[in-house]
Amino acid sequence: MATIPDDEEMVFEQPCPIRDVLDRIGDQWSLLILETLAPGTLRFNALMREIGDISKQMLSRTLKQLEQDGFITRTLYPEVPPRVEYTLTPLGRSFLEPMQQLVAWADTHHRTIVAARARYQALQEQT
Amino acid sequence: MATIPDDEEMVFEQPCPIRDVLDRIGDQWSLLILETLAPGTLRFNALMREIGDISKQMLSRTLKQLEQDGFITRTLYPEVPPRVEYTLTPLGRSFLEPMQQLVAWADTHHRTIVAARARYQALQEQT
DNA sequence: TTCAATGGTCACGTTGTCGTGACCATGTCA
DNA sequence: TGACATGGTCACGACAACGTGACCATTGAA
Repeated sequence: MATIPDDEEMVFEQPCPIRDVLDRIGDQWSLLILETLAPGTLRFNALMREIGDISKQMLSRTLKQLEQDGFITRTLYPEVPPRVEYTLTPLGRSFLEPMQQLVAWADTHHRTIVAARARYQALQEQT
Repeated sequence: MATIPDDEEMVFEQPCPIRDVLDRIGDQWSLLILETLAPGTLRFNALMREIGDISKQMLSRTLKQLEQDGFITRTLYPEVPPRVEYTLTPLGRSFLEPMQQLVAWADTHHRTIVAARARYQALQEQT
């Protein structure tokens, strides 16, 4: 405990839990990674292969964030070459439940949205 | 089996409905606007007052996107000064149902996430 | 000796998101 | 005449997200 932090800055907390959550899983890869891990534990390169078009950089960054927020655990086995396993925590697993509802909604209504966009665009071009 | 669709081309269209949906409502304001409209129709400036810290620019942009995707309707009354009303469509209303589940999850587990972040940060600083 | 495999990190540049402030048209009120 | 209210648009800049490619340490195999 070397220094005392400036607690005055802490006054500004998180005004909205859902915003905090959306900021994390609203990005490009988080949800995809969580769903890829749903069937079971995977190693780093296995995740890369499963997802296919993600770069090392983004996978590494996103996994770190998910671990930080407690959605997954990272286990390093100090073998050679190293083995690292990523697993959903109970928190991550519980998150996927409401999320699946949203995924189902998206599957059901996606056509409607695409149609709405087409109709809107057609109207704009009528100028 | 009259026509076989071009499955190869379909791959590049919408790879994932949920991604398409998250790209829209994962932004800063969309969800907040939808929830603000949930109790009923509001005018542009009324929305600004309700939300409080949104700029004209962002409100205008986000409303346009939501209208484009069919979540809300925009009705212009050519009076003076002009009156514009924004209302949730059935699609927008149906979207809020699974979304409320996610909001509830966020409310319930937000503390856990914040705690996980604090624990992670504490471990990092132990270096 | 050099290569491959694992699981990353770092520097860099590009793109996208977001906010600020200026500006616009119109008719009414003072 | 000028200000005000409504519902915007536009140009600009700051900042974050994202992707690319280079690099790193280790050890066993060729």
